[in-house]
Amino acid sequence: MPTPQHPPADDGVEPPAHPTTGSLERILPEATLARLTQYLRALNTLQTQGQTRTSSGLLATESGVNPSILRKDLSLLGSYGTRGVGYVVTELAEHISKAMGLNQQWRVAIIGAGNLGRALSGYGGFRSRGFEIVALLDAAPDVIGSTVGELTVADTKDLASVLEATAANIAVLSVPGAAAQGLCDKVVECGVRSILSFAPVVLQVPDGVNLRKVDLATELQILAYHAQNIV
Amino acid sequence: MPTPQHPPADDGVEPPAHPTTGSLERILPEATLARLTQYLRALNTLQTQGQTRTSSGLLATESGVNPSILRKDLSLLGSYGTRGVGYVVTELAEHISKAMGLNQQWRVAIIGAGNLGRALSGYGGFRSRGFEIVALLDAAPDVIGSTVGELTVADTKDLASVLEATAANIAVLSVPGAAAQGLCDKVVECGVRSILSFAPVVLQVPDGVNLRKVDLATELQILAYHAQNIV
DNA sequence: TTCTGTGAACAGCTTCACAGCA
DNA sequence: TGCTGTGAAGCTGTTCACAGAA
Repeated sequence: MPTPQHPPADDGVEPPAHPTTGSLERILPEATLARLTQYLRALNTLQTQGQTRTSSGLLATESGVNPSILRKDLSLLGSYGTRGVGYVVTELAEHISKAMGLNQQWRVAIIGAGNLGRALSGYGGFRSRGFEIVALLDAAPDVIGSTVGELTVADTKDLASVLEATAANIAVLSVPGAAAQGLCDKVVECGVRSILSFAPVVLQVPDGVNLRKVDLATELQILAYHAQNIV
Repeated sequence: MPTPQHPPADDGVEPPAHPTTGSLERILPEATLARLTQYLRALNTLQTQGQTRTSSGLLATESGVNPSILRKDLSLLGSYGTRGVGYVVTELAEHISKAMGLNQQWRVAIIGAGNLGRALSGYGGFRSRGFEIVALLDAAPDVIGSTVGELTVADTKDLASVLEATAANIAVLSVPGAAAQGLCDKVVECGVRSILSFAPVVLQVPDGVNLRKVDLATELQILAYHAQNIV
């Protein structure tokens, strides 16, 4: 699993608040977040299969986790199950979506229209989950102006105006390592505070900016380690 | 089927396991593995800058971690530093590479030649780290036979023979969710025991097969959670 | 009874603080 | 003196086991 590594967003820190009284938001562990997305996916599947109810055991199997941790995760959101019965599929999905901030529309700008950027802009899994790709940018003259799906590739020189015009609130960096920090800084300057980077470099961002990293070479290297060791 | 896979850890000089435990395999924690790849990258950078020595402090900064955990990680591999001085860049890089199984050539087959598959096959970060893309396969007739870089897209119907002919020992699944489990099974049948999947589904693999997952939609969803919570 | 929700035990990872060595 | 290597403390996340509700 990719390791999260943003500096501990240390704010006042409240001990987990009352289940029902909203002391606004409770902080969910990173590991829980990753699993919640799997539960959502599993719930979707169940829903399309016409199932209206499920149990922690079934849902856990579908999600590839154990029932214990699933119940623990869900209990962090509140008590939405019925003892002796289970969970209502649609209801639970709704609660998870809400807790994860997925019932609003997110506007994503993809910076870097190389192979990876184009792949991401065409990925169906995004739109179906509330993420709209609103811009695709690149620095290469021969790419700028070309169309990818329904998008026209814009010039990274116009980054600021594009981000403003599209009201993007998430940026994806799919650019070479050497260009990443500079573009990252610009994006942050423009007020975007959530960044997903595929660049194989360590990026510095100010406090309050959320950065996640996906590192493809790292994934293969970890695989190689296991491959050489297991049996 | 009988396919040559894991090149036996021939390479006689197994670094003697931990002095205390006679156990052959010093198992490195997953979190450590992820960081080791970052150290490697940082060491590469230092090397190209002409630095021959480094310290845990410097290397930690370059890798985006704190010095304490870096020293702890390295101590799991053995003692390769000099107290009061630091580490020799090339030497340390060599030790890490070896511990991670990166000084052998890994042969990667990419299954799914859609946008993502093509992006992966062209990603420079792989080859430079000992991963050679030896095959690219797809099921779509209009894609089969086309060339991507130096590769010709093969038919997934011929998966078994292609994997055997290329002696692939790592498979990357960049196919739609619906096709993933079937292809995964086939790959495992062919003797490949290391799989990196980008498919947004839970895959079942037998014991002894190493599966890693990268889930792009999950990454954005986690980002969305933080975006809605951090003011 | 069944299956959820949760305190408590447990395991694993990170940080601290300092001993050990060049 | 400076920096590594490492026990020990602290923290976070997972599993267990069972109480509690339908």
